[in-house]
Amino acid sequence: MKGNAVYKRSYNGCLAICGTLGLGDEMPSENEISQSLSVSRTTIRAVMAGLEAAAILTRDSGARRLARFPEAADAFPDTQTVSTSATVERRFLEWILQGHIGPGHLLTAAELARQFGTSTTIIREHLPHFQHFGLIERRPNSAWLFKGVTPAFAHEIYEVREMFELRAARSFIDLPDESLPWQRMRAIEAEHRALLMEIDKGYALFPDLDERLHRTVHETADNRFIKDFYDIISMLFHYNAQWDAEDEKQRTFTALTEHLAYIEALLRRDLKAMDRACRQHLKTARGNLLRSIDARTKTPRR
Amino acid sequence: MKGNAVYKRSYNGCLAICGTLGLGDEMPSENEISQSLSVSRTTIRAVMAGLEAAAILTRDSGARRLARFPEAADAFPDTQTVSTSATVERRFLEWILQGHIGPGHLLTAAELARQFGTSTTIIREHLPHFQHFGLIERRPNSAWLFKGVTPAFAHEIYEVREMFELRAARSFIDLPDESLPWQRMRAIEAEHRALLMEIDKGYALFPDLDERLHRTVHETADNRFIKDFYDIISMLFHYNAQWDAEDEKQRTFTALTEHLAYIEALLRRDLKAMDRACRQHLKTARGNLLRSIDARTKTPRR
DNA sequence: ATTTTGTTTATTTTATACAATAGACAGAAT
DNA sequence: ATTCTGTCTATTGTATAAAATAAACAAAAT
Repeated sequence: MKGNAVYKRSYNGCLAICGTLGLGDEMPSENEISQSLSVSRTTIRAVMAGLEAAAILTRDSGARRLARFPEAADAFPDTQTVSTSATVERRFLEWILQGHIGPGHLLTAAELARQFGTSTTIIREHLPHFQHFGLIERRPNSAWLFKGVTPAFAHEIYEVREMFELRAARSFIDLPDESLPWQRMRAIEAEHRALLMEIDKGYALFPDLDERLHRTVHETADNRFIKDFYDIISMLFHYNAQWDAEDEKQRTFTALTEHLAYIEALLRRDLKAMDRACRQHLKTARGNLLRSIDARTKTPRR
Repeated sequence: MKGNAVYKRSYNGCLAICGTLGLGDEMPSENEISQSLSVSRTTIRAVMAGLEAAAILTRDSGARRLARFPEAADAFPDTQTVSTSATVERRFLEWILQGHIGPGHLLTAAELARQFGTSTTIIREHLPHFQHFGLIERRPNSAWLFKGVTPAFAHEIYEVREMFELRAARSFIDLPDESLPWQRMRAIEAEHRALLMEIDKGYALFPDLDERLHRTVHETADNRFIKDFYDIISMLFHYNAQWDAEDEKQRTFTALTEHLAYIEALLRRDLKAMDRACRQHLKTARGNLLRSIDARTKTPRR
């Protein structure tokens, strides 16, 4: 009825803790472990029982001691440590972004449930989320309309993104030099320069850096709707990046350069230059998205 | 397991059709009725059976004829014609806007289900929606955090609203005089003037007019995210208006005047004046929201 | 040939069931 | 006095069930 992904994730987490111990050493208290793994003590107790059953821990008048070092085979595979819900969300978004269906297609919860091997409950929980993404439209008592990842979608999402990012960047400029976002931004600038030096090796690290830069800017707006919208952008780009590997190095180089112009303008508090650099960067990014949408339309189903 | 609000709504709709007939007249075809009520033929057939059972229609070799005129008592009460889901959504939002709980309060799906007399399924379907509204925050495997209808909420929602409305207004100005939104806007202007003439009688009509004005502007942006956001605004204001009756006439008068300045600037394509009028109006509106939030904080639970 | 009705099948909406997880409380241990 | 563990209770996540509704198909009728 309910999966046990939390248990398995915690089990793997406890295995890691075991790895830091010597044979015969005592495990930390249940409270300590549950806090460090952000999980209830109930779950930890269940994990402890599992570890005892696997002869990794032994009971010794209340205390639990390491009986043997865990091996790689003791851990649960990563695929089992995420909830059904999260798995379906990922697979559904990937499926859509890979262009398996076109605009106008009707999605039925029952069919999706069969396709992804879950219950309709899970599907019905996620469809409104994708509606929030602007990807589908609800028809009460009927199927959902897929609106498609079209050029119009790209233009609309970027129109809002530009408004929000410019607004946020303006509030960033108003912050004092010692504020946390400014400190972060200076670190991010350094990382950009470092990455540019080693572009051949490091460009795989760029997506994470990109995310941190834009999120740092967006968060200074201190507006839940702006943050929430960036979550959409972020999710979309995360999955989009995975199947759009073409020219990745070149695109990364361009993005790094544009980012640096943007960051420098921000840190100089040069509003004009910031505005220009930001628009330029978003224009490039939108162009990339449009290009990958176009490519997908021509060769769907990968 | 499933309510039959659609049946009851359709039943009432068919009663209305019966009212247009004379005794002994034949009912329209099932197809015709189902299309005019936007409902499946299956439902219509069930309704027909109900009407026959109520001796309003008689069967006469295939054809259905009016046997007696329906009375008011034949109809289902309106409360039964909306789905459980829609009812809960309304009641939940009203409950929140009336200030029954404060910021920081934890909401559990199980408790809400008991409170509103439904299953947790329905509640779990709506909570993400209110998250989208920026009112609550999810804690996986745990309760939801109510963030409160606070001054911060008002500021954040209005910051975005202003960005979106100004953007949309700019695209409105770019449209040709004969476009549909311009035609609508001229009609809306006339309605404003009419309402100003009879402010004492007609101010109850203002909320609807307000909705149409702003939606006309927003729709010209042709951006699903902007439209979607206006849905939030709209919903919020609809319920907020219901318990904020203080000074309603005075506020309506101010709003009508501000609207007219805004509309005139739009129709003159005067960007500067439009910008000014729009900001002024939204500032007033935000002030009203802040005032009512403040009032609620002082005297919660109505 | 299209429209209408009867019949059958699939899907949506809603409630409920049950394992996993969280959280609370009391006694035991430091 | 705090922290730890054992135990118990409540809630969440997910699947399933059943009625309402939609949709598809076939025979009958215009």
